[in-house]
Amino acid sequence: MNLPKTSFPMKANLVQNEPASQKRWAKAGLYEQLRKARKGSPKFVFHDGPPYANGSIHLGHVLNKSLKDFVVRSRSMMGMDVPFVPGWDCHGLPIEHRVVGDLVAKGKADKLAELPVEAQHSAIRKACAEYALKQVKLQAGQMQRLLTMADYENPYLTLHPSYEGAVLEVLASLFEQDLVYRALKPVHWSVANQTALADAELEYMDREDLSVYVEFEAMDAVAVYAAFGIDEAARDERELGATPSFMIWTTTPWTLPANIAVAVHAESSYALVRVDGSVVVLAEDLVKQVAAKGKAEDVEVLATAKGGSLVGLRYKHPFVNEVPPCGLGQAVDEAKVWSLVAADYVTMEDGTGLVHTAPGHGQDDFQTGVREKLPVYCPVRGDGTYDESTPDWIRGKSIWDANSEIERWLAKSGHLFSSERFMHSYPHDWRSKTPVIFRCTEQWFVAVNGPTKHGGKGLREMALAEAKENLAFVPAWGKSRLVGMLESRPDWCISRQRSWGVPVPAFYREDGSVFTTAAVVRAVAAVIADKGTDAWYTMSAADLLSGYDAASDPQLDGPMPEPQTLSKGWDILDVWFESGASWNGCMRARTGEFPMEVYLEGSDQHRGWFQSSLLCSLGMMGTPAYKGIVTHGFMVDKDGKKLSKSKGDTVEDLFSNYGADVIRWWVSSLAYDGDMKVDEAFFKVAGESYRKVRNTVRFLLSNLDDYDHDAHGSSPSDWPATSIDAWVLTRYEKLASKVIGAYERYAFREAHQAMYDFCNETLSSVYLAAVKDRLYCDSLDSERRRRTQCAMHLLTRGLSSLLAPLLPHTADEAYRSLIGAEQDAEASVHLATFDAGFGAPQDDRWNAVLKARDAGLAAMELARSKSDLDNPLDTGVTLADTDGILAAFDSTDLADLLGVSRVGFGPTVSVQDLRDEPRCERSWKRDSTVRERSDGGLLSDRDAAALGLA
RNA sequence: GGGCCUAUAGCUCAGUUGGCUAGAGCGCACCCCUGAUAAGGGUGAGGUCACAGGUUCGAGUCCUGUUAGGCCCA
Repeated sequence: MNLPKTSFPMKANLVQNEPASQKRWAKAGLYEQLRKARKGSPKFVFHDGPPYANGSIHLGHVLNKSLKDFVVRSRSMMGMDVPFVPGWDCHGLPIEHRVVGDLVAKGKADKLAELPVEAQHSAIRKACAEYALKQVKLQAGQMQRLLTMADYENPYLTLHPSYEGAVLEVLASLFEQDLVYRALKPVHWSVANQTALADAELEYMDREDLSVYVEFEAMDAVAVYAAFGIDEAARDERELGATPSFMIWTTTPWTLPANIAVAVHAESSYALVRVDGSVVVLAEDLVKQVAAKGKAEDVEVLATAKGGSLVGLRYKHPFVNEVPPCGLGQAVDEAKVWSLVAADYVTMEDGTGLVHTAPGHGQDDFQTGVREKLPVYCPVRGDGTYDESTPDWIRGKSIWDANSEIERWLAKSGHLFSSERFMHSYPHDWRSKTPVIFRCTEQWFVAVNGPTKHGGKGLREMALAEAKENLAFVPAWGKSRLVGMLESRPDWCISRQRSWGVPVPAFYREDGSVFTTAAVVRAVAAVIADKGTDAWYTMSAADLLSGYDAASDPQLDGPMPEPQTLSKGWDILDVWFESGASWNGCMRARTGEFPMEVYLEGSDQHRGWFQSSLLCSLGMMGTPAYKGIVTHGFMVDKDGKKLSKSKGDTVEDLFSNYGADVIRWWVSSLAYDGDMKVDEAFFKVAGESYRKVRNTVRFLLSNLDDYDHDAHGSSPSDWPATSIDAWVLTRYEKLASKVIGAYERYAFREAHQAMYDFCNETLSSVYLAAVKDRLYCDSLDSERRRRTQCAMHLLTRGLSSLLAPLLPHTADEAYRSLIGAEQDAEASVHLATFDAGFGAPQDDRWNAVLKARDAGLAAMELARSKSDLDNPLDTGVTLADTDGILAAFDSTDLADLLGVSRVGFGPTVSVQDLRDEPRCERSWKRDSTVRERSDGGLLSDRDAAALGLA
């Protein structure tokens, strides 16, 4: 008897064994070896989107990095050269926020504030860099534990000087095309720290504030009455002599000096109301509520009208007479100042339905201002005091003191309808715990409509054309998503007022004007590419500009300022601009590759990296950085709800409970377009399914213990097409083409499914069950047995290569066991390519055989239910072979396929009880040749021969 | 509120351009094997395809709306 034997264990023990594989690959330099081996092969240029270097990796990273690794490994095994450089996004607010938080906690913040500004930036930056590098190390370790293959020795980091220089190259190119401009934008502003704040730096706390109902007197009474359908005759009749007012409500009276317009909702109904003698306009639904606030006694609704018909009506500002100065670089329509405009965000929840609009002091207000060409007026200075343009009674005063001052003024002048103190949740600066304000500041923007050097087209136009016509999207809906976002996106605000990032290389003259051109940016970029962005904070303007030649700068407007008179700006670039230049900072810089084949990221990146990369590359190169994008959805919990951060296992737990291969096996089973549910139970299921595949491979290996492919192998092309071994290899060929095709389409789930089904059905249930008898009972060297072993050897080799992209450890373990290379550190399936097939002849009549097998099994099931005939080896089956096809096949193969002792052919299917016949003690088959042999055993001829008995 | 997407057996998913008695695996139930054995094999029960309309000879598949959920905006 030749029973199975193998050192490939049933229990995978991935938690111990995977790190060993990892070490072995590292020691053998697998990544470098693969580069060498694939040198000169067609390249597949795949580019890693840099994850943010903060904290332990989570399931989203596991998904993303696994999918990327499937791509890298599968393309590589198709024979392509797939260099893959992992990257990290190292700059930005979350790190700075975290680091500064630590400084505050350690009581170092006050000390820091005493330093000169350069030194403050440098101190924070130093701490940020240390922190970021630590995070990169942590995440890289976890990603490697996930068994992803990449150039971890040489990752790209956005804080590398060469990378930073490359980012500025892109910026310079945009400057060159006059696509970069400065304009106002409202931001959260901390008066205490005199700095802009990001959302993450806000803390909402309760605060008592003053809210006021204010009447803005209409400029043209007749027009207002007309808008409500009241003509002059009707006015006389109803004794409406008063000039109507527009009633607004605000919780920030200090922004009233900056009032530019009043917004109404075009579709809502507004009422003209007589309130204690005066006539006011407010939302119909809010009349009662507002009247109650003012303790009005006599309230009468005179008429109603849609908000849309009020648009354009003008009013007098209660205390500002001259049209305020307009915002930087923005066109102004003076006719619209102090008039009613329409806006969607106006609600009938509270207030009056007429919204005080100060474009310099609110996000919505700003949008409205830009749309309506209103002045973006911000009379508040960085220290929270009013500037010179305001009325003298508040000029120079703090906005917080101004609230009551303004209330008094309004009351005195008869504009105040009502006022009250109230509590509300209000954003505060997380560091100083003081309330923040909205304030317009100057920011850098990239114009998405301005003409580029690429045929004069705008970035948006170019991006849309590429997305619509040239880019490949997997899944297809990525196109409409990207297109939708490109169509509606505003100009790109690329500046931030922070320390941790790449500075915008802008200098300022003594009069405050900006001195920056493409050549200036390039000169600074050269310094930074060499010394890093720290140089911006440590070097003088003159030194930074040492490589700048004013004489050859076509963009220089006027004389070159003396470098000593220039000061540096402290704006840094949006991190999305940095990562959006990774095609330049990583790929072009290293390998000259451009454009990339594909980017693969979560669907949130349609707004993020996909878009920033597209705009940056189109701007500089005129070509998209990638030919296509693959998108995946997000993890949700088992009920389909958003995954909470605190819930569930950490990735470290998953590694130590299941191992990377099981996790990857699970990832490969996911329909990754759309949301993916995660639950502890799913990893258990994946583990079960993994074990099934593993056991199949183990069984293959365990029957190859005495097989030496060089000595015993044969060429499948010589095998009879009717042999079961030829059949199984043709099935493998179908599998391979399906799996490789799926890999090409990034359809990993299909590949997973196909391989799982192949192991289960084709191998475990049909083929391997059938060939057991010959493997165990034929003589060791019988031609039939060796041929089956050859098929099994090829199947193991082929299957381990097909599995390798998904299960790098297990596939390599199997492959190395197969070729007997357990001691050879360099042998690896990952250096191999996929086996598409082995040239076995195909015979279409196998379909009939498999149908006959099903019919036979069904007949046996039926027979079993009607008798005690339980063991298939106690039965013989007569198969219906009406067209004589089955007779062409080996009857032993047919019997083994059914697991019975004998088959015959007849007009219909039937089952015979063979328990009267003698049973071979060795093979347990009922056979007419069984008789007592020389050693006293009951054996069939075949088994006797195998034992050398007569 | 807007854009894009998802909704098929208890669970994970297939279902090309509308034509099926709606499929597969897991799980479950029953049975076999005991020479892949903390394995292997066979059989079976599970669905008004989220809901409501509409187009059509015919709709899981197309259209409209609703509900629930996700990503990104506002």
